Amino acid sequence: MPEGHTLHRLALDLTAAFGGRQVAVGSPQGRFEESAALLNGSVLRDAQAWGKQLFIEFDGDRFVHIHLGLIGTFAVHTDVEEVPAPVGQVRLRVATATAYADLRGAIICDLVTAEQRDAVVARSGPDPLRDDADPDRAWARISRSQKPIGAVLMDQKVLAGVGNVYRAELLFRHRIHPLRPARTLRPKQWRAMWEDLVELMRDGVRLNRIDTVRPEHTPEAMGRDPRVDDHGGEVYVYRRTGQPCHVCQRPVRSAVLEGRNLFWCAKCQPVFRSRAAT
DNA sequence: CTCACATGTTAAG
DNA sequence: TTAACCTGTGAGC
Repeated sequence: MPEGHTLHRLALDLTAAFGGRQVAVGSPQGRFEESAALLNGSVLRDAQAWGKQLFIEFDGDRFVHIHLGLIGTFAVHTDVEEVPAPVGQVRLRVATATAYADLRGAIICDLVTAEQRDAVVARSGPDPLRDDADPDRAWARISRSQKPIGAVLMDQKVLAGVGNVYRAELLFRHRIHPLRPARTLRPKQWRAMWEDLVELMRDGVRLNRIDTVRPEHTPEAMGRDPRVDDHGGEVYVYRRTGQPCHVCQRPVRSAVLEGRNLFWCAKCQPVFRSRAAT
């Protein structure tokens, strides 16, 4: 489930399990073997996330840069009696006597310098999960973009950490059609969206899942079957094509934009018309 | 069981 | 535009 909240949660879990400790580092699968050998037995300082990028810092200003991509997983196991033999394609394993973490299927796993880490961070837009993030930096791009807001929200150079689920849900919560030109948004709208994202994504880190349905629209509040959709009723439109909108009951629509699926409600998220045209 | 598809991104063609 | 990453889930047989 790799949107920004997943990486921030991983950073916290990795730091809690291994921070300040000497760790064994290996690459059972082999593709990270040389770097793993250099790190093996070093002290792991901590782990940090910027958007969907994860960096694990080791002694000597050395960082492992990880990006999970679409199918990557990084499973942290703590308080184990014994560290088990790795199963399957484990690209990276970090372990102590009582904890281990296995990385599989990641698109990036590289040993990098502080400068290389900084360069990746510099390329990223503001991350709603970082306290020092500046939403005005994102607004500068959004307010000048000719592209649909649905495309701009997914651009990691504009905004770091938002993926397809947060995109779909944020636009629904703010009643904005995903194909509306980004530059037609008003500053106040963007401010509200940013504040909402900060809250939603913090919840995402805490719960390790994405929950976006407001209390007034929960199955209980709306008097509908709580098991209507396979996400347990926690999202409004993501992957709910054809199912009734939780607010207006009209079927959820979907389309492909820049190779990714869009989901929206045609009634709750009307197509934008400029004032000049009306 | 096999198959398609997915919360993502880069590099090759 | 396509392949790669090669996991994990759910649908269908």
